[in-house]
Order: sequence, then C-alpha cells, then structure tokens
Amino acid sequence: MAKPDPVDRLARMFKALSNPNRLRLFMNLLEESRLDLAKGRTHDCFLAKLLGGLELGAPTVSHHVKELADAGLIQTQREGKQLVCTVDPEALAELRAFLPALVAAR
Amino acid sequence: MAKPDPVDRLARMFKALSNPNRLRLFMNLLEESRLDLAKGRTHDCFLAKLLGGLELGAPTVSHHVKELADAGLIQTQREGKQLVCTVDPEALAELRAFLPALVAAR
DNA sequence: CTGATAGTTTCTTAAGTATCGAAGTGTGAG
DNA sequence: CTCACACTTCGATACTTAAGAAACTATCAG
Repeated sequence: MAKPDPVDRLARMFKALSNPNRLRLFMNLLEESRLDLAKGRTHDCFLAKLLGGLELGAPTVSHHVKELADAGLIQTQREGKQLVCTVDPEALAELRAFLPALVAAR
Repeated sequence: MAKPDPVDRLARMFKALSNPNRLRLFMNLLEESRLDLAKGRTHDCFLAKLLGGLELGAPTVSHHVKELADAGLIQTQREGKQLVCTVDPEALAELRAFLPALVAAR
C-alpha cells in the first residue's frame, strides 16, 4: 500500500544514513554486532551503548533510532528498562544488492 | 579545511542518494557506464540521457546533478553544448569501503 | 509507594530541501 | 549576427529536518 518501489525503499535507507550522527549510531551498532558475534553472543545492543561518545540529548537519540527503524535498517525491542537494537538482515541484503552496480562500474 | 571526517563524507554521499529522483539519476548513470564499458567506450553520458523517463524540469535536474557532484559522486565537464557526467571512481571506492561492515555483520 | 533509570512524546525553532517558472549564459549552426 | 539548444541561476513556495527543553511513561530496586 505504501510504496513498494525498491528504489524508493533504497532511497529511504540512504536518507536514514544521510545524517552524520545517525550514520555514526548505525555504524556503532554494526561494530557492536561484529564484536558480539565474535564473542558468540547475539548481535544487538542497547541504546546508551550506541552513543559511543556522541554528544546528543536523549530525545534526539530516540528520534534518530526511530528513523533508522522506520527506514527498516534496524529493529528494536524493549528488554526491561532498555531498548535493544538489532541490525535488520533484510535491509543489509537490500543494501548489498545495490553494490553489484558499484562493483561492476569502474 | 572544510571537514575531512570520513564519516561526514560518507553521510554526504548518502544524502545525495537519499532523494529518489537523484538516486535514479545516479543509477541511470551507473547503468550507462556499464553499457558503455561493455561497448569499449568511455563510461560517461550527458544529461538528457540520464533522465531516462523521469519527469523533472530542467532546473531540477541541473540542481540534482550539482548535488551529486558536490557530494563527490560524479564529475562533470562541458562538452560542446552538453554536460558530460562521469561516475567518480574514488567515491565508489569509499562507498565500497563502507560495505565490509555490512558483509561482516549478519 | 518512592525514587531512579531509560526511553518517549510534544512542541518549538532554525535551517535545509525539492520543485518549478522566468530569466540568463555559453555554444554551435546557418 | 541571429537563432535554437542545453544547461544554469535566481527567486518563490511548500515542505521536511535536527535538535533540545519540558513533561510524560515504563520498569525495576528497596
């Protein structure tokens, strides 16, 4: 119903990553995911951890996380007092699908 | 002088790709590049060709192309009456560099 | 229940964006 | 020189965004 156009979906993700602070949040999450995987744990982490030195107010972070979630890049779920964030594998797949074009070009 | 932070540069590129029409323009350029490569020609094409069915006014396209160029994704050069656009290989490299994180996660 | 912690909602403000119409610039053809 | 073509610049308009302050909600410890 919304807009199933794949290009629009992709643009939506890029928009979510177009803000430096949001991009950093997402990259922190990716990094945490890798670390957790290395340790054999599940790849997710809660909000405060994502901040990693960013100087942002709580409302702003909340807003950014929502944007990432709306774009489909991450999933969130409450766990006690904390909000656990997880990278969405499907979104990663879509992003990767954009790359062949990049790799083929050159 | 400006802001050499690589994350900021990346965010800048994502911003340039965050508008559906601009993303389509860029993808068209990538596609043209591949075709031209296949034919042994240089991988670039001029503006009108980029439109590929998009219904945008000339000023809007001009603006979008400028955005892509400012973000470092493409390079432009005048050739007679036309503006020739070329994908910037360095930008592609930077985008690709973002992917290892994507691939490693999962 | 009380308090503390973690995150959310609402509202506001300043700044940025997308698009187009109208007018302007550069180039080549005749 | 004149004209048409391809693109650019300059508004103007309508819309979106980033950020935080203040107030709110949810969860847990004691």
